[in-house]
Amino acid sequence: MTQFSEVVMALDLGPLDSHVGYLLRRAQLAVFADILPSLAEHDVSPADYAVLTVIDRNPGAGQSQVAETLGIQKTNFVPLIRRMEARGLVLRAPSPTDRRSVALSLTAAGEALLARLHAAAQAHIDRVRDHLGADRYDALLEPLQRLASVSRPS
Amino acid sequence: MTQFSEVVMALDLGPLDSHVGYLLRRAQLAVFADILPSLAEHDVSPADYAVLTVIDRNPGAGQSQVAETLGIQKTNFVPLIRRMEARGLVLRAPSPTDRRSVALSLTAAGEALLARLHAAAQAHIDRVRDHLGADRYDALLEPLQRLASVSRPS
DNA sequence: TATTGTTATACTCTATAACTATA
DNA sequence: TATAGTTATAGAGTATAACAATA
Repeated sequence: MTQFSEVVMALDLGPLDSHVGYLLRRAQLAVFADILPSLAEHDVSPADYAVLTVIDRNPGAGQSQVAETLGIQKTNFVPLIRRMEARGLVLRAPSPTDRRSVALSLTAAGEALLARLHAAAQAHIDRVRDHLGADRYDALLEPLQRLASVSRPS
Repeated sequence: MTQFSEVVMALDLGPLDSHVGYLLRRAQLAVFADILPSLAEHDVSPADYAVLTVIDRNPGAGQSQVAETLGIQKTNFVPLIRRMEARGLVLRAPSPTDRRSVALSLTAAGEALLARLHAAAQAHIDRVRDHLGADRYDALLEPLQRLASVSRPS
C-alpha cells in the first residue's frame, strides 16, 4: 500500500472531528438518510411522521400546540396539516371549548398508516443500534435527550 | 401545583422521546442555536466556519475535495467559496499540477478570522459541556463520531 | 390585549441538469 | 471517458409581517 493510493485521501478535519455541533449535524444527516426511503415509500417526511405521532398520542390537541411541541412554526404548519387532511389521514374539527382552535385527530386511515410507519421506524432504529453497538447506542440517548429538551426561543 | 397550571402542558411525544433521529435533529438545532450568534457577529455561517477550518488544515486542497470532505455538493460550494474570496479570506490559485483544479488557501485575514472563530467555538463547546456535565458530554462524542463517519452516497 | 389560525412572501439550503476545459 | 469547476434553476425548509376571528 503506497502512501498515495488511488483511494482519495480524506482531508484533515482539524478540531471539527471532535466538535459536537459538527458531529451532531453529520450524524443527523446520516441517520435521516437511513430512514428517509422507508418514509418516502408512503409519501411521508420526517416532519409528517412526527406530527402523526404527536396527534395520535394527543387527540384533540390544537394545531399550534402540536406545532410548538415539535418546534414547527404555526405558519409553516398550515400547509403540512392541510395536506394530511386532504390525504384523509387527519381530521380537523372545531374545538368544542375554543372556537378559534382546531382540534386534531387521526382518521382510521391515519392510524393504519402510522402503524406501518412505526414498524419502519423500529426497523430503522434497530439498524442504527446494530451499527453503533448496543453499548454506544445506549450511551447516546441520554445526552441527546438532555440537549434536545433545551427550550428554544418562543 | 394544580394538574393544569398556567404553564402550557407539553404534549406527549410518544416514541419520539427516544427516537434517535428525532433527538439528533432537536439536539443539533439547540446546539447550533447556541453558537450561531457568535459566528453571525463575524458574518460567518456554520458551513463557512467548517470550510475555513478544513482549508487551514489542508492548504492547497482543491475545491471539490474540500466540498466533499464536508458533505457539500461542489455546485453549492461555488458561491460559498467565491464569497470568501471576495471577502479576502480565501485565496483561489490555479493548481500547479492540474490545470482544472483550484488550490485553496487562507489569506492572513482568513487566518486571523479563523483564530477568533476557534475561540468562539471553544467557548461554545464549553457551554455545551457545562450544560450536559462532563460525563454525559464525553459519552456523547464517540457514538456521534461513529454515526458521522458513515459515508454518504457520492 | 393576547391567542388561533391564516395568507403572502422572502430567504437559505439543498438537489439536478447541462456545460467547459482539462485529464 | 472521467474529473474540476461552473451556471442556471428548482425544490425543500424556515422566517417575518400582517390579518380576521375569537378569547
